[in-house]
Amino acid sequence: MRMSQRFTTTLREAPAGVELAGQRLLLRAGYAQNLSAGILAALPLGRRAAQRLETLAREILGLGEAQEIELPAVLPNELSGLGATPLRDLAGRGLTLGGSGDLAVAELVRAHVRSHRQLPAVLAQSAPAWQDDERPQGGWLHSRSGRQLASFHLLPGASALEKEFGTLSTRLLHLFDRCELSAYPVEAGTDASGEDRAVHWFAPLPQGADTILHCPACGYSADLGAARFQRQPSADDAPLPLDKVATPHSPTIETLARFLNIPTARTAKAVFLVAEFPGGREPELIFAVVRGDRELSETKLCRLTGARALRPASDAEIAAVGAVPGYASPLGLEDAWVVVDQEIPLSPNLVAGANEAGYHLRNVNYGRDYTARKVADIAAARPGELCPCGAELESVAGVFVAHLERHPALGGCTYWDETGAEQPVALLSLRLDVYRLLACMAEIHNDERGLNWPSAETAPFDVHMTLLSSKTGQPESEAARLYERLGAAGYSVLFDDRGDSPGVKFNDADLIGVPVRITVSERALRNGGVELKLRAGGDAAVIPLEQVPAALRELLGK
RNA sequence: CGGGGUGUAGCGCAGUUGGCAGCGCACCGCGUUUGGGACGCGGGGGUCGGCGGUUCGAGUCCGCCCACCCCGACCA
Repeated sequence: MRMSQRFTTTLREAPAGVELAGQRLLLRAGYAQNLSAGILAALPLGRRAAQRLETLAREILGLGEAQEIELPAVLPNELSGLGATPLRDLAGRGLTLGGSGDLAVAELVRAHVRSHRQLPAVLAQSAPAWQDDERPQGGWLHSRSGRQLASFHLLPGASALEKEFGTLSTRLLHLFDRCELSAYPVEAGTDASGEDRAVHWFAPLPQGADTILHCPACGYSADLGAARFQRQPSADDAPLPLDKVATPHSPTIETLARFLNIPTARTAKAVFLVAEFPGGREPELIFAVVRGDRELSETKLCRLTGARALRPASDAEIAAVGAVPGYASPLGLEDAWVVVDQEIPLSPNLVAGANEAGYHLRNVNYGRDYTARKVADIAAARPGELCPCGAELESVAGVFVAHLERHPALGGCTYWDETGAEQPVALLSLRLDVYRLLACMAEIHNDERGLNWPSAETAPFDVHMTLLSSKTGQPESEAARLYERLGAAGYSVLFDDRGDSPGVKFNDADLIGVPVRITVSERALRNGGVELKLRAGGDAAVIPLEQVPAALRELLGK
């Protein structure tokens, strides 16, 4: 591309209100443009960089033979894997933007996969993606708009799934290595069967707005909402008899604990949620109980129950199962789906609601006074909580850049094996947010002069060629010829053929950050060729014109 | 959802007691210049976020709304 024909120019000053250094540079150099909060357009440089990053990712992830598909940008709610969104079609049906695509792929698999001969198969797509966020910030680092490279690995059974999962995990590590980004997998939560099905890849970055919990002792890492942690008995008192007490105006844990003058850890917190399920299953009310000083992890509860989304229950829905909002407890509720945190059975003599306005019960004990349909880990860990290994969990800031999800038996999808038996199809799905990955790299790989991509394959061009204008016209014609030759040899070149002064051109080259630079000038030609220099630093070397392709081959490895 | 801040040319910003809409960069033309953001002369570009109000007169004062940025809290 010739800079004289470029659609955008560089900005001397970044748009106001952009704090992150890398993002400021992306905007100044003309990679991206902010259109609205968290909604960015990719300009030609940014689109190219993302395209090349995606090519690199496909290569390293082994997607060369993948069969391309394209899922529609909007999906009916029951295929998105997400909860309801405000988008509706003209007939009033709920539609969803975004989502993993896994359920939509299941539709394709159900219709087309019959035989073991069709497996394994890999489908892939790269498409604009939407991920809403209450408070997007940091440009592409946490944008709502983006582009997702997704691959769907269809496999004949659970062991093949585990093998593929291992392979893909290793390849992801390689990819992030090549991006010089130290991303690692973190646990994203366990599902109804107690298995970790999803893994998020996390790039630690001080500027990141996502948080994980990390154990410095054993290396355990997990999403904030998914982290497992040790529970300890809050007291080892013997169970005392139930005791109903009047607790007027105490509908929250806070007010209750203050009224009774007890720590919140001696209370049971009742949380009513309505679970929405995929596949047309009727929503159900879930009554979750955690210790009063804890918060419920919706991530854990979702995975435990198989719900795709949870919403707070209305007072009417709570009353329908015989509970009283603010004074609810699991005692005496016959039909409710009660789930209690594993800490509750370890905590004797809690204060819980009496299911009567203005009253609570003291000395409520799990097992003696009530039981739940399930006792499980449903409370959210906080920094400082103890890791299962015993050390303290630390919170780490960063960004989620990729997601892997395992489906050992994709809903309703089966094939006939060699013996004629029906077997479930397994799916491993990968999602990689391309622009977010680019933004992470921009935050890490920059200096006071601009962006500094770690390699040509992650930069928008292989080479940045700067022509310094002359009176003789010789550099001009040599540069044009070299531009043609390099292009014919398969190198992509950003050719600065503008008439601007050298300072402008060098500064723009530093800002854009292509790692390999060629300068064509009268001086260099006098010295026997063109100058070859790396953005990262070091001296310029003069290379004879005819040796430039060979020098590039050595530098770029292609 | 709460608190704070900002909306003026493509970008960054000034605009005094209410009295002709400005500066730097960028852009266009001509000329000079060319190894680290050159210079001269000339030029173009505005619904001052929107709507309403006060006033002879509003970028400026008042009201409502919108957008964006920052901080805080999501919640039982």
